[in-house]
Amino acid sequence: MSRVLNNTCAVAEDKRLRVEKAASALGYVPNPNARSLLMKSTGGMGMLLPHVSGEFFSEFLTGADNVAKDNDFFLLISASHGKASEWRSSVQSVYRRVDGLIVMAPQVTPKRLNLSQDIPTVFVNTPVPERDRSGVDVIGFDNAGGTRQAVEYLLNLGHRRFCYVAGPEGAFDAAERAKGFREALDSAGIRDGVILAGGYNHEDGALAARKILEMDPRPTAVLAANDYCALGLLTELQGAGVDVPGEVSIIGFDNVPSAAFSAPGLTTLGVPIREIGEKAIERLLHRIRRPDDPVRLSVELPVNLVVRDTTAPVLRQQ
Amino acid sequence: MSRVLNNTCAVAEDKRLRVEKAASALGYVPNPNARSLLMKSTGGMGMLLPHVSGEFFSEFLTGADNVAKDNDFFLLISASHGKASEWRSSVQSVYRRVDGLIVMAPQVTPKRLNLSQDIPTVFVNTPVPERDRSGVDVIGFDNAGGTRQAVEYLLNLGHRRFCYVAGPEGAFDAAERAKGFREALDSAGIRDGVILAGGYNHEDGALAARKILEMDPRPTAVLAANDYCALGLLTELQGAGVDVPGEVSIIGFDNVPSAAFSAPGLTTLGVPIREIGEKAIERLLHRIRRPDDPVRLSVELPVNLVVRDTTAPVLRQQ
DNA sequence: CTGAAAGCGCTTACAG
DNA sequence: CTGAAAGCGCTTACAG
Repeated sequence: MSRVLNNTCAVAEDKRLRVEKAASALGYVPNPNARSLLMKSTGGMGMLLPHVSGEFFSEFLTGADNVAKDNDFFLLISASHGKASEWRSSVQSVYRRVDGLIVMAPQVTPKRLNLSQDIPTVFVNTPVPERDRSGVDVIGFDNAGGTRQAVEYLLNLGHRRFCYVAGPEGAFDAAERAKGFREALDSAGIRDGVILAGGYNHEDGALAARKILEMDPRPTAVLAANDYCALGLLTELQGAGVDVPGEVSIIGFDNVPSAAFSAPGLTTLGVPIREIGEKAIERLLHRIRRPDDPVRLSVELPVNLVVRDTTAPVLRQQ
Repeated sequence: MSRVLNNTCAVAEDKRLRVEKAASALGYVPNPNARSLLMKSTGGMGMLLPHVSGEFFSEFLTGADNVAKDNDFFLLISASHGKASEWRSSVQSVYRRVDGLIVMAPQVTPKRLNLSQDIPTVFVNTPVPERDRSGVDVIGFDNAGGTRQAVEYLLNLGHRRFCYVAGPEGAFDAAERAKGFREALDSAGIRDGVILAGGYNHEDGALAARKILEMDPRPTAVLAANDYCALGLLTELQGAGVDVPGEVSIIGFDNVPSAAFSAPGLTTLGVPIREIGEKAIERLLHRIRRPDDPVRLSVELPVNLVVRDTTAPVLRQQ
């Protein structure tokens, strides 16, 4: 019976038919647990994410799910919420249930990253320390370079008074983006760039906007740690009667779908989120299928400025 | 060894310690497949969704993941993309891997809904035919009533020329929302309400906006099938120089997080998405833990109008 | 309190 | 081409 259902070796035609008929009549589906126990493979991949809210993750998941489904893999998703304690239990809970792991953990400190080496793992947007890279694939994108690019663009538009609304504390990607901001200003010889506490949600941007409204002189260019933050900022500023981009230019980060549909459209740094989801799964698939391929991936994807309508030249500089 | 790790019966203290020490030294984690094979339970729940993109799903997943994690259940997620063919394979692929199923399938035709009755299932926002309801929990929300409410609100503001931008073809929730629109206009004796083809994404709203711009006379009130559609509509209309809400009022559906941060803020129908995710998992948990409880849930959650700034009274009626 | 055995549902050599 | 057996890693009665 196993032989006909799995098409694993020659079976007499009449028996094959009888088995097939019986199977479909009973609605027989092989128990995947029994199968994995024997075959040492589960047909699943685990995704360990800091959380699952917002368009960044839904895009990432969409890309991942598409490729996984095409290859008949299921996705086991676990949000660690960034806490190191939950992190460990998340890893453990998926351990033998999947054939490989996608890990996105921007908030986990490198030394805590003690995964068992015996399961293929691809890290996405995670700070993987050099000594842990040997057995592992790493996909990142150029966080610092992105912000640097945005600052340079604004400098060319004549901006000189900059403000940066930072991402959440402890997230490595947020830190890199802030670093890019500082570096770019430094090279331009600008010493009074302001960095404000922020976060990755609309509310964080709105809060920062209040502070910006009180600043005197006000910055003419504001960069935000991500798009949601930029969008919250934009709305709050507009609500206070500020003209964007007339008085203030704004640039976000990620190029989330909503960014194209704000009014005005948000200028932002484009990260190919969905493609990253696809690539991560494709890579993991390869690792699972060819466990002895010694090659490891370590890429940093470029980030590209997407110019829309929240940015404009500074005409008169006070 | 099994006895000490599972704390299943009394064991001599010295042996217990020796086992525990060895287990942690080796980093031993029991194989969940072997365990489920025997125990007939997996510690997982499956989520069958039409897709995973956008804030509606990310909110739903966030609610679900929170409760699942708190109860040490893992989530197996599968997006069927609405196609009936993929639907069947999705159901089958999770079949024995999880202890219960959350199913959201607004696009699946009722007759196709042939789930095996032997796994606890809670349906969310899915048209479950009466005869299939016996073994199953159903959580819905008042799609038609929501739109009706919105139309009545606009009528009170003096609007008489209405337009509805519909959701995707074949989705029952979209159909219900459109029905609410028609019903409300009928009761008000308004016969010239326009229904435009649309969808659940920004782009669909933007496309519909083009058509609205060509209409003469133009509607003063536009309802959209969901928030993304409304937001796309809003932006496109604004881009064409239309004053919202000065010339046109807009109402969305869902009250997705972004809706509060458009400019102007989107008036919409509030669906407690995250709470629905939590409730669905809680209910499934109950079903899994008490398999012989004969009670079945069948609720329709209310939808509440959230008034923000895309709606205003009609001052002069042509 | 604790060995040894049976069995969960499958697949895969092993003999015919 | 096809039975019958072994074994994947666990848990749980069953005897002591």
